[in-house]
Amino acid sequence: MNVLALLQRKLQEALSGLANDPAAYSGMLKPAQDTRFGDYQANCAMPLAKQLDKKPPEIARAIVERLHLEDVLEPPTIAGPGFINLKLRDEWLARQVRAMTKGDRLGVAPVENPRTFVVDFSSPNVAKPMHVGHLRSTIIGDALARLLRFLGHNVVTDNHLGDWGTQFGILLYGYKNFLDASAFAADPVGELARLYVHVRKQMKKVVNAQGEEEEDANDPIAQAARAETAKLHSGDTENLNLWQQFMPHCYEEIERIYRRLDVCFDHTHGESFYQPMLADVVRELRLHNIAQESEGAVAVFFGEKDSPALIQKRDGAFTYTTTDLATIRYRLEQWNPHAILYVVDFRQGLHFKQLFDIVRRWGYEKIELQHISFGSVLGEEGRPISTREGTGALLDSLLNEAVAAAARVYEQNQAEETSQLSDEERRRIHEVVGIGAVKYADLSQNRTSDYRFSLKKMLAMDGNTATYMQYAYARNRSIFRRGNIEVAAMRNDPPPVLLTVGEERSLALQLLRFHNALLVAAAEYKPSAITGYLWDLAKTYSGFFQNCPVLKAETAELRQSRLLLCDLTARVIQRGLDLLGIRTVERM
RNA sequence: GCGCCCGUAGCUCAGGGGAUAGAGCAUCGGUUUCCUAAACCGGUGGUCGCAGGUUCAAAUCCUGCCGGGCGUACCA
Repeated sequence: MNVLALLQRKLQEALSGLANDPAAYSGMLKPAQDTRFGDYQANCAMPLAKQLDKKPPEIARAIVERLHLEDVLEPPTIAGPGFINLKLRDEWLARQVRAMTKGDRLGVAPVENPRTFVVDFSSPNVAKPMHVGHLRSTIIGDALARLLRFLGHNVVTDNHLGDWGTQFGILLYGYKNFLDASAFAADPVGELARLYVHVRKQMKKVVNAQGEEEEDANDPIAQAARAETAKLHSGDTENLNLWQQFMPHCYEEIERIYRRLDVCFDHTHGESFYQPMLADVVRELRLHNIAQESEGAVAVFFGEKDSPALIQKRDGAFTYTTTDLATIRYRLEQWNPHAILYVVDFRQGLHFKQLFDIVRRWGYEKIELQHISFGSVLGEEGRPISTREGTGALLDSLLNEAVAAAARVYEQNQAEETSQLSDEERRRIHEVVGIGAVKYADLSQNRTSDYRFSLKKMLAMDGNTATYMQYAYARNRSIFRRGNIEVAAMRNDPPPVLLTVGEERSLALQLLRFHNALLVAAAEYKPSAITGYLWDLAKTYSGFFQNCPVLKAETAELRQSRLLLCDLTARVIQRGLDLLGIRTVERM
């Protein structure tokens, strides 16, 4: 049940005789900002009164008279300059919450018109170890895919690995010139990482016009690395063999991380997969005069003042624009999606703007292309973390630290509930709590803001964190253990819900908002809408837990009712966290 | 130069036309015969970068300025 949508629909009906464009005003119905005003508020009377040259309270009264929701709402009140304050009837609220227990969708109906989404996320350069910079794309993309799927859409996840670009030229150059063969035999992934960083460091830096350091394109090593890339792309046997030798180790490394993060993909078509299609793309774009030769390269031009996008370099190598174009065509042919979502750092905004522009000119007009951009990862001091240096801030060690921090908190906790657990169970709890903390720290932040990487903040386990939700969940489950409650029976035959005190009512109201929170998160592609909702829910539940005895409730009916509210809360928390890719534990 | 983004409490950030601007952390104080204190309750803390404008109503929209980040032809 989506309460907000119901109220807005009814408001729109009520407005149909009053306003010319009711839809423009029905959106002005929102959850109340202050609970003293009620549960929801409609702010449309003021602008409408202005338009009709009437007094706002008069219009508000007219709206209220036409709003036929007597079974849903208490009589609405009009306050201040013309706010219409709405409060749900307790009986109605109780019935709706009870209805949520049926099935496993928690009142969230699948969308009426399912769409097909391709979600392109994570996409690391596999030539180097995964870095905290890869975290955002990976977990935001995974969360969006989970959410869209739950809402009933068709979702294809595709990890567009960087397995064919310049970074492999660097590896090839490093392998040929600086290889430590015994190190490679012992730890191929580690040696490849070392080579990558080593070669990068050899390259000269120049100071540009803005006085900043940047890489010198004329540096001999940079040129040599580019030449290795070009040879690989043109089918050089030696380079191709080396590449094939490197790849399994690269896969192994990223797979290990994905297993730990509980992230998986339907497809892993890296850049190399599209390599055979690239020459065709360039040929076609030239044929249609979308691309032209320019300064020895092949480029697509935009406005006078805008810089072009290269689809083939002077040395013959293709660029990631070319690969992305081939990828779009492949995805269209393969899955015929309504939309492709690219979960990528905002710094690639221009690339996607150009890419989408080229796709339109190429003739693909219907497909929705979205750059789901997110702020870049900054270091503790606020400067962007360089992914090129390759040192420090490795994803793997971050996860280890998070799990260790969770273990420390756990060991300090003297709770009777957890004192008897086996080592294996404890390790599992540390892992779930630690990884959850890292994921949540990222997901709870507004996607579009820059992300200041703070180990302390990421490992925080109080406040608005996954741990807080997991803890609320674990305490909740403990009630059912201690009471020997059969949840299945209760879910099949839910008892009536009684709202006798404010804490019960607030909890019921918050539970009913789950559906809308998911829709907002999906509409804006913002997982933070889910974390915000869960934080409110868990806080509301904590108030309930504190003040409302469940097993020792005054009457059997009240006990049943509260058990139902508890069970529903646990299920919503668990499902909400699940949509974020975060797990729960039964005790902690 | 041009383009995109950001400036809100000591710190990290929500809110992006609506009532007295919110939260977490930090700080100060209180709560455990009671289903997990990884919890709860309360206090302190704000010229919403600055200046104009639009509006019944601006932190929110528009313009300009100041400060910061990022991008801008052969990295991805």
